[in-house]
Amino acid sequence: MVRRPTIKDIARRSGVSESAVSFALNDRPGVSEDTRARVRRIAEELGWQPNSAARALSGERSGAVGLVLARPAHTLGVESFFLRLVSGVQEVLSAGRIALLFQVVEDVDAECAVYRRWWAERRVDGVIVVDPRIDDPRPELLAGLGLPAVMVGGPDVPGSDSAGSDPSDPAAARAVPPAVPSARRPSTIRADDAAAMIQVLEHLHGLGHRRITHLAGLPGLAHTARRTASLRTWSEGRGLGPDRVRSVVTDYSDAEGAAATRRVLAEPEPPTALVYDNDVMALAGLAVAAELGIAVPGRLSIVAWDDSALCRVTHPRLTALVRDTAAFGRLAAEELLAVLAGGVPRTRQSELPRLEPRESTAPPPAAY
Amino acid sequence: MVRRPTIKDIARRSGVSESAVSFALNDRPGVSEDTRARVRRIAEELGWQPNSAARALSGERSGAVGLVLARPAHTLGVESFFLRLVSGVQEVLSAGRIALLFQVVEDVDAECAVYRRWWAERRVDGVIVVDPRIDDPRPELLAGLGLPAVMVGGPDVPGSDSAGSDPSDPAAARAVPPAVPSARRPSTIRADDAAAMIQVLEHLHGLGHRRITHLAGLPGLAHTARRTASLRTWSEGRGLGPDRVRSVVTDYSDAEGAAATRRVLAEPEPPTALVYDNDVMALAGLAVAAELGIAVPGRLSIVAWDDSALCRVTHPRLTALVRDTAAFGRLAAEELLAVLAGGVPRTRQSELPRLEPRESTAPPPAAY
DNA sequence: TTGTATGCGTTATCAG
DNA sequence: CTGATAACGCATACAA
Repeated sequence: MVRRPTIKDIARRSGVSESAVSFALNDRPGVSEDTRARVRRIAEELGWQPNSAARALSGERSGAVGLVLARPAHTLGVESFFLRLVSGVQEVLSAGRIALLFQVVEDVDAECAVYRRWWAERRVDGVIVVDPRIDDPRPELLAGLGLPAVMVGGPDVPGSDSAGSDPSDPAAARAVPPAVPSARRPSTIRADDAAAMIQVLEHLHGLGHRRITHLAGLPGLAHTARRTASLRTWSEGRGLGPDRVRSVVTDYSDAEGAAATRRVLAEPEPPTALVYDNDVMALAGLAVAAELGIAVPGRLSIVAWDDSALCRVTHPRLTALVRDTAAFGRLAAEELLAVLAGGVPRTRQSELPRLEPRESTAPPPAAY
Repeated sequence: MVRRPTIKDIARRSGVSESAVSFALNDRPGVSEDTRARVRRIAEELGWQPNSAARALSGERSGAVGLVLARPAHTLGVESFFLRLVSGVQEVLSAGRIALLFQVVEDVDAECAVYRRWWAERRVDGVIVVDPRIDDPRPELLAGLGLPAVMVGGPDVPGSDSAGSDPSDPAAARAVPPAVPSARRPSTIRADDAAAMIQVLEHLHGLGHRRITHLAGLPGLAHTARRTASLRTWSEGRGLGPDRVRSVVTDYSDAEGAAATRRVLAEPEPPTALVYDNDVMALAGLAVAAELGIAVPGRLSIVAWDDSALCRVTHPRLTALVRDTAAFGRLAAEELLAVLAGGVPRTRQSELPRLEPRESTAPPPAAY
C-alpha cells in the first residue's frame, strides 16, 4: 500500500505553501516561473497525480463522461459499431484525461435510471447518448437534469448546421419540447441517413433493380424511421409503389433478419435486391439465399448498411455503406467537451457515408 | 441547474444532526429505528444519493472498477466476446452500485499507463484484466501498485482451485514472481483451454480426421499458447506428428485468417479440418473455401472457437465451442468484489466450454 | 509573489 | 442514542 503523494508532500519538499503548489500545477498566475518549474519537477519525481475525488469535490467536475448502451441481450455484441464508436470517443477524451463510464442495460427505462443515478451521484459531467428514438424521453430528461449530453445520430435537418436546431423540423421539435431552454438541450451529431438511403437506392436503381426491399431495424429507432421515410419519398418520386419498393420491419437480430429474408423471397414476385440495416442481418440474408439456392448477385443483390470486417469475409463480399464510425465518435466527444467548456449545444453534421460496391450487387436477372 | 440535496439538507428537514443522518443512511447502529425511518423517507423524497466524490475522498473508495481493452484498431469490434463479457461483469457490479470505467488502447504499454494513472488518481478500486499474455508485465505492475485485480482467462492449473496458485505450475510462477506477496497477487479466472482443445480434437478425430490445422490467434496471448500446447500434447499422445496435426499463427484478423487458410489449403496434402481461434476467422475461412470451390463439410470441416450469432448465420452453420461468456464476466466481477471486500485473491475455475456440433463438421472425404 | 483560511460532502471519532 | 468536530485532497478568495 504505497502511499500516494499529495500536494502537501510537494509543498513540504519544495518549501512553499500548498496553494502555491496548486497554482503552479494548474498553470495559474501568482507564482514565479522559478517556483513553478521547481514544483513541477518535484511533482514529477513523486509521480503525483491529482486525486480525482478531491478535485471533483472542490471543482464540481468529476472528470468523467458516461455512455449507456441499451440493448436487449440477444442483439448484444453482434455489431461492431459500438466498439468503433467508443474507440473514437476515447481518442478525444483521453487527450483531455477524461474517463469514460460505460454501462450496458436492458432498455431505455433502465438507461434513464442510470442517468438519474449518475447525475445524483455526480459521477459524470456529461453523457453521450446513442440510438435516438421516436418520442425519445431522454433529451427531455437530460435537459431537465441539466446534464450536458450529445445525441449521436440525431435527426437529419437539411439546412441549419449552427446552434440549436431547426424549429420547423418536426422530429427535432418533438424530440425536445420548446419548454426546455435551448442552452440546455442536448447537442446532436447528425447522421444523414436520408441521403445515404438515396445513395443506396440510386445504386440499385442504376443497375436496373425495380423491386427492392429494405430490411429495417427496430422500428422505435429514429434512424430506422428516417431511412424508411427516405425510401418512401424516393420511391414515390420514381413512381414505384410499396408493392415494388418498401421497408419491412425486423429487430436487428440475425434470426429476424433470416426469417424476414425467407418471407420476402417466398413471395410470388420477390424483390431482386435487399438492403439490410446492419451487417449481421445482411450475413444472415446471404446465408438464406445460399440455402435456397438463390445466386448472389446473379439473382439477388444484397447491400449491408454498415460495413465491418464481416462484409469482407463473405463470399461474395458484400456491397456496404461505409461510415467512419470512429470519426463519428470523435466528433461526438469533441462536441461534448465543447459544451462542458461552456459552449452552446450545437447540431453538427457527420460525414456522409460512402457506398462501397463489392461483389454482392449486380444487375437483376433479365426476367425481371 | 437543480441543486442536488446533501445530507445537510436531510438533517435540516428531519431535525437531526448530519452524523445521525449518515448513520441512518448507512445502516449503522447509533440511531433509533424511528429516526432511521424518517431520515430514510426524507432522503427518498429529496432524491438524495451519496456524492461519489465526497464518499471517495473520505472513504478511500472510488466505487468504480476499470477495464482496459488493448487491441490494435484493425481487430477492433470483430469479436462479440467483449461486449458479452462486459455485460456479465455489469450484472454483478451494478447490483453493488459500482461503476465501470472502460478504456480501449493500442497496446499493453498504453494499458499499463492507464493502470498507473487510474491508481494515481484513485479513479478505481480495482481492475479486470483481459487477454493474459506470455511474460505478462501486468500482474507484477498491479501487485506492485497494490491495485486489486482479476485476470480473466488465466493459466490452466489442474488441481488447486483454492487461494493462491500452484507454485509447481510454470506459467503461474512466471506470471507472478514469488517476490510479490501472495495477498496482493491478482486473482485469476481460469478458462480451461487445454480441455476445450482436446474436446475439439476428439470430435474431429472421432469423425475420422487425421490432418487437422489449428489457426491460432496472436502468439503472445497466454490462451493461444495453452491451446497450442494442448494440441501438441494430444497429437503426440495419438502419434500424429506436426505434419498432420499442428497450429499455425495468425493475428486474429479476418485478413490473416483468410490468408492462412489459403496457404494451408494450397499445400500438397492439405488438412481436412480447420480449427479457428475465433468466429471471424472461421467465417473468413469458410468464405475462402467457398471461393476455392471446396465443399464444407464435404471436403473440409470447420470449427470456430467462440460461438456467436455469426456462427449461426452462415451456410453451413458453424460447429463451435460455446462458452457462457456473460457467466465468465459475472464470475470475474464477483471475485473482484470479494477481493475488494477484503478477501484473499483466489484462482477460480470457469465452466468448461461445450462443443456444439452444427453443419460444418463431418467425416473427411474417403480419399484421405 | 507567497502563505492562510475556508469550503466541497461524506465518514468517523469523539464527547455529551 | 445524539450532536459537534476533524479529517480526506484540492481549489480559491483573501490577507500578508
